[in-house]
Amino acid sequence: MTALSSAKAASTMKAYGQENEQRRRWILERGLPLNEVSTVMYLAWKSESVGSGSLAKISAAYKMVNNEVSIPGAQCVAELINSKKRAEATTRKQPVCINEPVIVKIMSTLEDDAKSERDVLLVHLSYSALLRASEASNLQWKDVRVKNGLLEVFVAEAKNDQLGKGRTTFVQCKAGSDLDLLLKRWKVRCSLKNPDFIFHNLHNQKPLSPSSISSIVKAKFDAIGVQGSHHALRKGRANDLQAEGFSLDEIQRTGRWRSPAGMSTYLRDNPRAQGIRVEEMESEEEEEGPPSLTREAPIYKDDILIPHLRKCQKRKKCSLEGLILAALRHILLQGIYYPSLEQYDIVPTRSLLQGYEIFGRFVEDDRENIYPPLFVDTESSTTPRGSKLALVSHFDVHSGIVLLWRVHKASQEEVDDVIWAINQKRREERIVVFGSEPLFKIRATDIQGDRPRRPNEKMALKDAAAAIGRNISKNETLSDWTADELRRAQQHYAAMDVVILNHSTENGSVSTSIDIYSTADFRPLYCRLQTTTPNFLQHHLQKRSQQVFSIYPIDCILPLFLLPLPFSTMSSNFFFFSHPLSLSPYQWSMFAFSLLLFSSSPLL
DNA sequence: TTGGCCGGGTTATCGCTAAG
DNA sequence: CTTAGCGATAACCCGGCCAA
Repeated sequence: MTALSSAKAASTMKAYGQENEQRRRWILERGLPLNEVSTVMYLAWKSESVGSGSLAKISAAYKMVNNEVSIPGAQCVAELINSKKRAEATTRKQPVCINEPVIVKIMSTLEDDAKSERDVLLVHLSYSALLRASEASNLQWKDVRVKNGLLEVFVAEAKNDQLGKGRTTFVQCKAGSDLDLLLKRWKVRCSLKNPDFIFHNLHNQKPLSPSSISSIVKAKFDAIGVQGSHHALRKGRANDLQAEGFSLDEIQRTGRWRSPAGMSTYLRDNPRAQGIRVEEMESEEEEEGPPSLTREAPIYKDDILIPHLRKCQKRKKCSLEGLILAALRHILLQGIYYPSLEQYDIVPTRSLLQGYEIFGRFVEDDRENIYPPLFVDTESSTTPRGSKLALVSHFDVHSGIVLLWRVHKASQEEVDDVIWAINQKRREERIVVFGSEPLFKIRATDIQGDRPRRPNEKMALKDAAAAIGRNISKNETLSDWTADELRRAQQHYAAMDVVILNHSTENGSVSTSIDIYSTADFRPLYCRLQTTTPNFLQHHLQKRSQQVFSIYPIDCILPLFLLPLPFSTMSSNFFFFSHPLSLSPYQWSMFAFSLLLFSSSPLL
């Protein structure tokens, strides 16, 4: 019995169990004996309300638990089922197909939110790879990969693959195609949580159940007024493939059917499949022709940005893609974390009082040259009105405190007071800064050296640090120092800026290992840009980049989906320009802006 | 000998409701 | 928004039958 039951799939056991339970209840309710005769009576009664398929299932369920079935009994049941089957021939309805035009329509409903992107991808991928609902449910990120414009979808187990040997379906997926875009976008959206399953619950990372898959797809169809189920996608794709001229064998392999018979129930008669050219028909055909299969990809009219980029490209002698990559590399905030900073107390404060209090505790240096100097650095924010002091970082070696004194909210008088206090703090040029700090000009020692062999250029802090074997990141330089809370990456950045000064003067020890922060650390900071891309660009292109730069901080906001994208996959993403679906107008403007900034920026 | 079809058994989806 | 359960049924496979 157990050996018998384990020979069947769990779903079968469940289904048969339910059938047997119902049969048992029906028989017992009528005071009949639980035997074959009663079962035939039950089947006869049932046959008035249900179809042949259900009868067959009841019969199979009975046979599973009753080894011996009499020959007349079996014949009786067969008669019942067959007569029912014949009767069904006239009423059977044609299965519904969802063809490519519907997919295109659903693509056009794509919106810039997670649910929409997931659901549209679900529809598209189910169609393209002929997925069953359960297969889509089980599909994991590791099962799909794009290679040479071909998407490989590995279906690990399936209804007709109970042993889980796995089959792979290949789908055309050119860079920039709808499917490619959908996949990439969804992948990026997922990358924060990094779930295993492609189609997962929006709240937790659990895979969607097959039932959810169907209801989601059903809802998508309803939204555009189309009747159909998830499985209709499989039918539709099979028929579309046939219409495109694929052979039966090819379609069978694509749809992972084991037998031609399994597949053939899907296929309808189709002129193309019978050797008649679609083109020849089209002149005469009016409504009923097979769906037209060629479709022009929408092209974004980038009349401003692309020519500009091409110019830079020539000037900088790199590929367009390289340019974009470099721009992204420059733009993307990459959180860093210095383990060696753990030994210090990093104290950010927005309160002037607290700032004075901590600052006051720094040891007054009355014995010259015993204590190391006070290391100071500043960060400012750029506003439309110009630059404003936002943060003064101090490093007091003696106490090991890094004070991040945030003054972005303070008035000009209050800021002046703070600067005055700092300037009063240590006598005899014991403030050390890197680069010119006009605010502390009277007192500070600037340790910024010249670049080797270039006497007119100053050395960058990064290079200075590199010279003493330290690797520091300057990625946060242009981030928003007026944010309510400084991100951890910002804190570490600001702290490192002053701590490294100590090491470059005294050769202390700094661990050089750098961990990448979780990208979840990032969040949008500013939202000051216009959403109308063309105007925005046209307007600012006439000015030169420096002005643009001073008006809009570089880290205003980065498109959510660009942030966590690893650079390795970035290279295939430059088609963002040529596809309006790929970015919302706002995101597009942000991305274009970043590029623009980079391409004409003297910074790099 | 082959290929299509049928019967029968197994395993999935559909459509709906109700409840997390 | 998602899932579970339920009754019904579609979809899938395989082996055997039968005609060519």
